[in-house]
Amino acid sequence: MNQSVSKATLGRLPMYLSYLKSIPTKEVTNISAASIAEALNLHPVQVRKDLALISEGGKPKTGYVAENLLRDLEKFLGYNNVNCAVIVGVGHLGQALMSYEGFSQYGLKIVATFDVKDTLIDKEIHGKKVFSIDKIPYLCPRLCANIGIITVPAEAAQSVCDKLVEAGIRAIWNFAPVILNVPEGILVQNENMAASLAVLSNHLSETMNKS
Amino acid sequence: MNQSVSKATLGRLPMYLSYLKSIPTKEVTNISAASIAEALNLHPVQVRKDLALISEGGKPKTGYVAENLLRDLEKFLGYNNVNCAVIVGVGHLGQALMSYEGFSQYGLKIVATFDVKDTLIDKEIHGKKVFSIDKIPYLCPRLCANIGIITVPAEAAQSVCDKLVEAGIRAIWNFAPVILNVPEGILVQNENMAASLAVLSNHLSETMNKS
DNA sequence: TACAAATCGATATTTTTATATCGATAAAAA
DNA sequence: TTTTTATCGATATAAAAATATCGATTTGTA
Repeated sequence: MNQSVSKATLGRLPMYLSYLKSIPTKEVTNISAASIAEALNLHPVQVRKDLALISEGGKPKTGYVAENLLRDLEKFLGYNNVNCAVIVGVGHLGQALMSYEGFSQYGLKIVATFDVKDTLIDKEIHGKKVFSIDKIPYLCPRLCANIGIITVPAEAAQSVCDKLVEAGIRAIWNFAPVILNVPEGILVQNENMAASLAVLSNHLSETMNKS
Repeated sequence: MNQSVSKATLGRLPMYLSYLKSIPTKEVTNISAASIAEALNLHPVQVRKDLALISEGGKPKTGYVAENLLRDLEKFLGYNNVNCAVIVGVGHLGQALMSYEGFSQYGLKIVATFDVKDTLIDKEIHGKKVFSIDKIPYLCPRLCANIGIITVPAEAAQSVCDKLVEAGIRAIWNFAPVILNVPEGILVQNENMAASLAVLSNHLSETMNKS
């Protein structure tokens, strides 16, 4: 178990977790891949394959022990451990993320924010102080930050990324619409809102033409 | 051109657009797939294949005409047309999205927000009034909303989705960690923050163990 | 105890996506 | 005019992901 779980799978694991949390484990002690698949609109085989990667495995006829599965998922996803993150780019999106308090439930803690704009630096926004980008090398190691959230414009993203990596950041959550270049061992997770909107917008214009 | 562009491609198109916008079209009139690929850390062949789907095509030796490419991308992505959207679920995430003013650049306009909580209904948050979820069937058609943004907890997502679809919504941007069931012709775009965090968190715990 | 039903896990197949190869062509240089 | 070079587009291959198939195993029941 636990060796090179694909990103696609990794994306479904939180769904399983959230689903298991939503059912009363007291009543439902056992649960089958088929019923999970049914509830989440997935393919049963896919569910089995995903779960096989992170859990002890189920038994024929009875399925999985819900409680164990829940424990395995939580352990694997590591929502219990706290990870410290910094946000670089205090624009609209950055501020939106700063104000979002739901991160804590996934074990994410925003410990500092950075920007280049003089009008922002040293101000406090959503209870978090904004530092100059020049302070990244100093502050990131000191605050033990290991996740960098990039919300700067596309053209600035790569240079910010380089700074973060140099400051010891090991995982990057990138909201800028570029593919970042990073050394081996650093993970980049792209959260491309523009891409999502493109998909939506494209669908609308396509169906518009049809009707 | 323009027939069944894959989601993966659709995700890269905004990158091309953002890149083209970032270079001075006055100076650079022609641009090659190779140089775009270089700038965005993509594969040249991939860029050519993507662009072939939405553009007139380039010429050997010279590449693509930057201006035309930009026009084709904008036209295809439809950022010029305004699409009206509603947000359902005025929790932390919903409020964060409500306060995000960057959507307008993609032609997205939030025209209403909904929630079930009495303490929120009829209040004004970030300049937008919150309505009762019961008003979805009435307000969505009236406001010509065709995109629904779902930011409710996982267990409520499907029922909200059904309501939206019934109210004429044709595309759904889903932030809840569930796969939604929709009739033929309705698009669901999943924006799973939990999934992204899972990827980050998993990477950190994996590299942690190694070192 | 024997049999039927449910469900898993392993292997195989299909589909989708990404990458490689190569001939064709347009522009520039000889 | 011929040759060289950059670049595209088409076709082919490889890799990744999703889905199907099927034998094996456990539990409950006759």
